[in-house]
Amino acid sequence: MAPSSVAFPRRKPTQERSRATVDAIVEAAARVFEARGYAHTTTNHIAERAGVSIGSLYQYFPNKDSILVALLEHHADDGARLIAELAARAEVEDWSLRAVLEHFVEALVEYHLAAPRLQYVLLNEAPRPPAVVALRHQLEDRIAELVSGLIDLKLGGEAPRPDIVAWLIVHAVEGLAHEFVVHPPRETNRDTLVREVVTLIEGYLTRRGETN
Amino acid sequence: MAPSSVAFPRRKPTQERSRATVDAIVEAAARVFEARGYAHTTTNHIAERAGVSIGSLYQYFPNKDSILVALLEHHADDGARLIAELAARAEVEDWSLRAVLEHFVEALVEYHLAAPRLQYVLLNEAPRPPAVVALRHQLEDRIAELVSGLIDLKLGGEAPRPDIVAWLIVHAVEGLAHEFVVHPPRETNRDTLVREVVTLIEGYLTRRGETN
Amino acid sequence: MAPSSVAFPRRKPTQERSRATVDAIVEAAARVFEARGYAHTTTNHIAERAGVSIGSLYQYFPNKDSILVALLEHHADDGARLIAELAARAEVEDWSLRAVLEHFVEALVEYHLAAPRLQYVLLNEAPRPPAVVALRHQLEDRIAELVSGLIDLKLGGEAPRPDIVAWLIVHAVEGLAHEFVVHPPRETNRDTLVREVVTLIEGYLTRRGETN
Amino acid sequence: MAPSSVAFPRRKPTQERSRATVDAIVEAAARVFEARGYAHTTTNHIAERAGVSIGSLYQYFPNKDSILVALLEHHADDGARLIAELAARAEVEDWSLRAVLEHFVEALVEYHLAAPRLQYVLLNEAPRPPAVVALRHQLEDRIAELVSGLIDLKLGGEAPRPDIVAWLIVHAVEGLAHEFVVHPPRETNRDTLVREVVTLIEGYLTRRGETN
DNA sequence: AATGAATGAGGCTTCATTCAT
DNA sequence: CATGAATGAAGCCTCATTCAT
Repeated sequence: MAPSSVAFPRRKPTQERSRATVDAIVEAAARVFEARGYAHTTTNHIAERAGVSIGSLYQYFPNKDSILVALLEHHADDGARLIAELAARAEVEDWSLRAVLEHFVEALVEYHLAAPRLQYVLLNEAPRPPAVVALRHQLEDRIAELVSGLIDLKLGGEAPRPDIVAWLIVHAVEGLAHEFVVHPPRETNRDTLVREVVTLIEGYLTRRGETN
Repeated sequence: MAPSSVAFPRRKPTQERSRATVDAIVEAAARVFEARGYAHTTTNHIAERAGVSIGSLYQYFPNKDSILVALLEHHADDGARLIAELAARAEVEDWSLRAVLEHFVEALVEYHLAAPRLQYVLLNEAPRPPAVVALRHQLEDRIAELVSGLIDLKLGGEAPRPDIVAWLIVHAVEGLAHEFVVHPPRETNRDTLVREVVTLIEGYLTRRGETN
Repeated sequence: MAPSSVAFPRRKPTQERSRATVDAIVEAAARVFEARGYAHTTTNHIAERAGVSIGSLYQYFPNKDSILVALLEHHADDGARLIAELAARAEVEDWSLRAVLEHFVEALVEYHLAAPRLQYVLLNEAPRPPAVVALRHQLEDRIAELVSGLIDLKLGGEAPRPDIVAWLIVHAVEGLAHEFVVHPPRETNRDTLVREVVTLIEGYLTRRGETN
Repeated sequence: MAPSSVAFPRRKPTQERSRATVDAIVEAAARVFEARGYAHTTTNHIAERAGVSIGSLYQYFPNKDSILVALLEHHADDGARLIAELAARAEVEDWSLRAVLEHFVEALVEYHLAAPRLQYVLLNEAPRPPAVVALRHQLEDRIAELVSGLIDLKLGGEAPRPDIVAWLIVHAVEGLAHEFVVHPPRETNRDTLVREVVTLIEGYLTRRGETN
C-alpha cells in the first residue's frame, strides 16, 4: 500500500539535486517555524526561505504537515543519537550512577536549549496528525528503553518494573528541561537545575532500590 | 498585568442574560475544542454549539483568542482552587508529608484525567498570545507558591531555595500527570503512577532536607 | 445520511435575501459558463458576475461542481415542464399524432436553440460527477415516460415495448436537435429540420404499429 | 484547413524511434483519459504511462491539447475507415437496403462499444479547441457523404436533398448508439437496439422515397 | 535527444469578522 | 441586543510548461 500521504515525500529523491532541495526545505522550515510560529508559517514562506519555488516544495512534500513530520524526524533522530552515544560511553567508560544521571540530564537540557523556540513550536504549537504523535511516542519509547538499560546496568536487576522507572525518569526530566527553557524559575541557572534534577532522580532510584 | 484588548470581553455583562450567554459560549468552546481540536474549530462552530448567533458571540468576545483566554481562566481557577483547598485541609487536618504528596499528586492526575482531550488541546494545540502565556505562568506560580507553603509546613524552614524545590515538584508532577494521560506506559494503572510519583517526590524532599 | 456534498447547498436558504443570492449565483453561472466555457470559468468569475463575494458563494455552494448541478437542475426542470405541458395540451385538445410529434420536436429544438452555447457547455464540457449523471438520466427518463404516455394515447396499447419506442424517439430527437444547434447541415433551416424529424418518427411509429 | 500550431507535433518524426515514442504517447493518453477522465489527466500521467519523460513528451507535442487532437485523429481515421469499408463491400456485394442499414448501424454501435469510456471522455469531457471541433465535423461530414452515396445507390436519385437525409441518419444513429452505450434502456440488448434503429431508418427512407 | 527537477500563475476554498436588518 | 447574510484577505495546492544537465 502507498505510504501515508502525510508522512512521506511524494517521490524518492534519487538525484543529488533533489536531496539538496529536500534538505533546504526542511532546514528552511525549521527557521521559519522558529521565527513565526507554526500557524503563521505558510508553505510559501518556507519555499521562499529555502530559495525554491512553491512547486518544488510540493514535488517533495504532499502538504504542510508532512514538512513538519520530516523536521520532527530529524529532531527525533538527533535526540535518540544523543542518548545512544551517552549509553555507549557510559558502558565503555563505566560511569558511576551519578555521572550517568548528570550526563543524561545535561544532555536533555542541552537538547532543549539548543533551539528553544523551535522546540517550543514543535512541541506546543504544531498540530498532531497521527504520524506526528506516533513519531513522538516512538522517540520517547526509544529513549526510555535506553534509560532502562542504563538503570539495569547500575542497579542490577533487583529493581522491579524497570520500565516504569525509566518512563518516570524520562518524562520527569523531559518535562523539567522543557519547562526550564520555556519559563525558568527566577534566579536559577542551568547548573543548578541539572544538580537538582539529578538529585531528584537519584533519590528516586535509591528509594526504589531499597523499598520495592 | 494591564488588561489587553485581547483578554477581556467588550462589555461587562451586567445583566443576567448576558452572563448566561458568555458562559454558554465558553462552555461551548470547551466542548468544540475538545471534539475538533483547536485548529479545526471555527467561531461559527462555537456560536452554533452555544445556541447563539455569530453576531452575539462577537458582542461579548472581540475575537477568537479572547474566548480561549476566558476558557483558560476558568480552567486555571479550577486548578488553583483545587490546590488551595488541598493546602487548607492539609493545614487544618495536619496531614503527614506522605499524605500531602499523595493528595497533591492524585489531585493533579485527576485534574488532567477529567478532560484529557481538552487539556491536550489547551496545552498543546492552542496558540500562545501573550495573554495566554501570562495566564499560564500565573497559574503555575500560584500553584508553586502553594506547594512552597506546604513544604515549608512539613520540612520547616531548613531547606534552602524552597522556591526551586516547589518549582521542580510542580512541574515534574504536572509533566508526568499530563504524559500519563496522553501516552501511559504499558500495564500501568493510575494508582501505580501516583505511588511512584509520590516516591519520587518524597525521595527528593528527604534528600534535600538532609544534604543541602 | 447527509446528502451528497456535491449536490446540495450548505444551508437551507430560509430568508429572502438568501434565495436572491442563490438565484443570482446560479444565473451568473449560466452566463459565465456560456461566455467562457466550463473549464475556464472560476468560482471568482461567477461570484463577481453575481455581484456577490466569493465567501457568499461558498456559503451556499460547497464547491464548483455543486453550482453546475444546481444549474442543471434548473434546466432539467424547464425541460420536463415543457414536455409535461405539451402532454397536457395534447390530451385536452386531442391532437393528431402528427401534431403531437410536430409540437414535441419543435419544443425540443426550441429548447436547445434557446441557449445553444450554454447547452453545449452543459452537455459537452462540464464534468460528470455522479450527481450530474444521475440528474441527466432522471430527466431523460421523465421525458421518455411522458412520450411513452403520448404514444399510448395515439396508437393504443397495441405497440409492444412502448418503453423502447419512447427511448428511441426521445434520444433520436434529442441528438438531432442538439447536433442541429451545434453543427447544422448546410442550407437547412429549422422548419426543414422539424419536418424531417417528424417524418422520421412518424415513419417509425407507423411501421412499429403495423409489424411488431 | 491550415495546420494550426496546436494540431501538429513540433518536429516531424522522421526516425523510427521518434514514431514509436509518439505512438506510445498517444496510446498512453487514450488509456489514461479512459481511466481518469480528461480533467484529471495530467501531462505527467501520460508521460509516465508512456514510459517517457515529461521532457520527451514536450519534444513531440507542443501542449496538452495537441495530444488530444492526435488521439482524435486516430479515432476519426478508424471511424472513417470502418464506414468506407462498409460502403465498398455494400457496392461490391450488392447488399439490400436493409442489409446496408443493418451493417451500418451495427458498425457504429460496435465502434462506440469498443471503448465506451474513452468515447465518453473524448465526446463529452474534452475541451474543444478549434482544431478539435474542425476534426470532428470533418469526420461527420466524411461519414455523411459516404452514407449519402449508399442511399443514392439504393434509392436512386429520386430522393430530394439526400444530404439532409444522410445527415439525419448519421446523427440519429450516432446519438442512439452513444446513448445506448452510456445509459441503455432497461432490458434491451444490443440486437434489439440494432433492429429498432434499422426499422427507424428504413421507415424514414421509405417515406422519403414515396412522398417528397 | 532524453531526462526530470524546477517553475509559478492561478485555482479552489476557509473562516474571522462586519454590518444591515 | 440579536440575527445571520455577507465580506474578502489569505492559504493550500495543482499542473502545464521550461530548462539545466
